[in-house]
Amino acid sequence: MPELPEVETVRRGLAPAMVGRRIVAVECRRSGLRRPFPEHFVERLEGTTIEAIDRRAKYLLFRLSTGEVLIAHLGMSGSFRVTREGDDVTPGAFHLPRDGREKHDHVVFRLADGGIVTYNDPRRFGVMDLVAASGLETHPALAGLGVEPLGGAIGPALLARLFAGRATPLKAALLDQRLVAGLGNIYVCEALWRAKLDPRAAAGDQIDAAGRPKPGLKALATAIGEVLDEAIAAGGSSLRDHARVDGELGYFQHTFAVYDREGEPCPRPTCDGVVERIVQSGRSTFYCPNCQGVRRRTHR
DNA sequence: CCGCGGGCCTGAGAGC
DNA sequence: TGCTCTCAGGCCCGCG
Repeated sequence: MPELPEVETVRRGLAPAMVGRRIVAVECRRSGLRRPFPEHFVERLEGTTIEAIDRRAKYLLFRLSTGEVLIAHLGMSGSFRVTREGDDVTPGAFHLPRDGREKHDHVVFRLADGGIVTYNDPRRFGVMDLVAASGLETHPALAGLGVEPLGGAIGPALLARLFAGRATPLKAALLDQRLVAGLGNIYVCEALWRAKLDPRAAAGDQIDAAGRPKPGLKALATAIGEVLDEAIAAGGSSLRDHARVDGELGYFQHTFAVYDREGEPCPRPTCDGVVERIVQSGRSTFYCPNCQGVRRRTHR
């Protein structure tokens, strides 16, 4: 489900319910998700207080009073929901199965104030791990991550440095978490459309002979920042699942220009193109072949 | 080092 | 109705 805006939305939803609260009980209904839970997972969590919830790329970082950090990744289909002791959670709420059985609820955290935080993940591509805070930076999941794209951190010069010498297509370069950390399939497609860049163009070709970023990189840097900011403001995108811990839907999906809009007209007023879908490194790319690059010499 | 394809899982939707 | 097929917001691993 989640890219950076959805994870950030989850973080902002969890924080008021969890920060400052003690975990009194953890219920683990299976031995792991994509990988096994760490040794003594439940024991290491019970009795601790959550001091802060941070985010790095698509990872949530729960800082615990024990000095450990709970690292959580939502994979493709993971979600958290926050309820309270005694809540009537009716079927249909939180996208629960019709029979009301929380079929894929894998981990339940019970807090001292009666709050209940439940992790649900049908496909189980998610991850949870515990690590000492001092070892966070070197944790295999986090060690190789690239730059955080929020807060204006991404500029044309930085993109030029990251893309220099790379023959890989722009689409793949932006999906590479070692370069820019947090973008996924949706926001890469949307950012490339906003920047009018061809997803198939080589990343390294956006740099001129003198090593300076071409104009497209300035547009791309701006587009990345804006699309992420707007998506966070909208509570993320809700497609098959929801992004919010209270069961409310994000609504950024209504704003997609190209993602999952194959065959629809390009929303750019000055463009009469039609959105196409192609496959790049095994994943769908949506783009407008009319206004995104596809260098067409007008001199014919 | 780099890029690609496959694998990990379940469920939704399309087509027959 | 039901079957089969494809596809899905991510990441890791092994291969060439």
